[in-house]
Amino acid sequence: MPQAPAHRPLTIGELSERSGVSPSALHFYERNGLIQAERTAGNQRRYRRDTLRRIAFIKTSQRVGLPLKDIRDALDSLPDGRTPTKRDWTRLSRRWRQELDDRIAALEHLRNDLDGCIGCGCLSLKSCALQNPADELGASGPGARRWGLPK
Amino acid sequence: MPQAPAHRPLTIGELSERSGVSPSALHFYERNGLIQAERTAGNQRRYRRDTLRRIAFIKTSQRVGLPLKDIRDALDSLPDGRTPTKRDWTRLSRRWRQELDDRIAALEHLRNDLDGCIGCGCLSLKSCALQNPADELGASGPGARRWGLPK
DNA sequence: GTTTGACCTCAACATTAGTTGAGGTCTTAG
DNA sequence: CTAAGACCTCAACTAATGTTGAGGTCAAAC
Repeated sequence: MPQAPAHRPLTIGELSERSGVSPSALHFYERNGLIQAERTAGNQRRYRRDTLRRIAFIKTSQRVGLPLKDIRDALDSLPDGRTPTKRDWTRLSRRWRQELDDRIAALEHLRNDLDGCIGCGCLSLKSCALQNPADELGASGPGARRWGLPK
Repeated sequence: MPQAPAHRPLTIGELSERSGVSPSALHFYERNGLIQAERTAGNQRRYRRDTLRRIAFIKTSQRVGLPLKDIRDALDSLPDGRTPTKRDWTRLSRRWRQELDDRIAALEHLRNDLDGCIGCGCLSLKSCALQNPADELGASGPGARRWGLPK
């Protein structure tokens, strides 16, 4: 395998190796509008190098806990030049940062409740704080839960 | 609907209303060995009242972020008397507490990285801390991710 | 110029956590 | 006793995030 001459577009195999994202996942991202590729005459994908940054953004956002749908929306919200620039990244990361703060706060709250409950053994649906967060009835539609956390 | 006379076993509708878990989810939990029910002569479910505690335990564990599989294992690990007692709850909740701590720590770490990156706009797969947690290659099998977090 | 490894598409499957609906039965208030 | 409402089972579907495989094509090294 020859080293890519720095400015040649990347094949899917190269992109996969450099990003740590499997080819099938790259296909998947493309189907879902998260990344794009040019095609060779023979219909093979060729990725611009900034796709690596785009994927970096996607992966980081996933680590923050966001679903691909939200990540795509964020990417789509970019002025029009696609792949996040420094400026975009700053703006978006502040949003992610807020998400993170919220998640951490929720977990800490849960931890406090848990501490209050350890040893008491109550676990009463009526009175236990752990049991009564804010979710009156567990009605929130089908599908896998986002984080297993209360909104 | 008559008030349940305090010691009569619960119908699925009653259990659902009191626990905030839908009947279909209760069926689902039963299929997956998380709860059980007696049956009437006419094959309808009747739940012992301590099933409420059991469900409380399940819901709380889910809020901590555990998959049902783990929750079932925990319940199965109970001496033999099923539904968690005060003692069991203390023991298990310490475990959950550890999970929570780990999760919070992971998120805080991510937040630090994020803070370090805001404004830098690097997002380089090679050098950015955010991009290189510990997951060499993203090989961790199929299915929905647990928390979207690095282990 | 051929062959081998990388790539293509499309469909089906995996996993978690349930929901929805069809078709039929119980229970209980009146 | 009967009708309404609660309950039963079973199969199929949802949603997110991909993976796997079959069947066929490209590209590049020799």
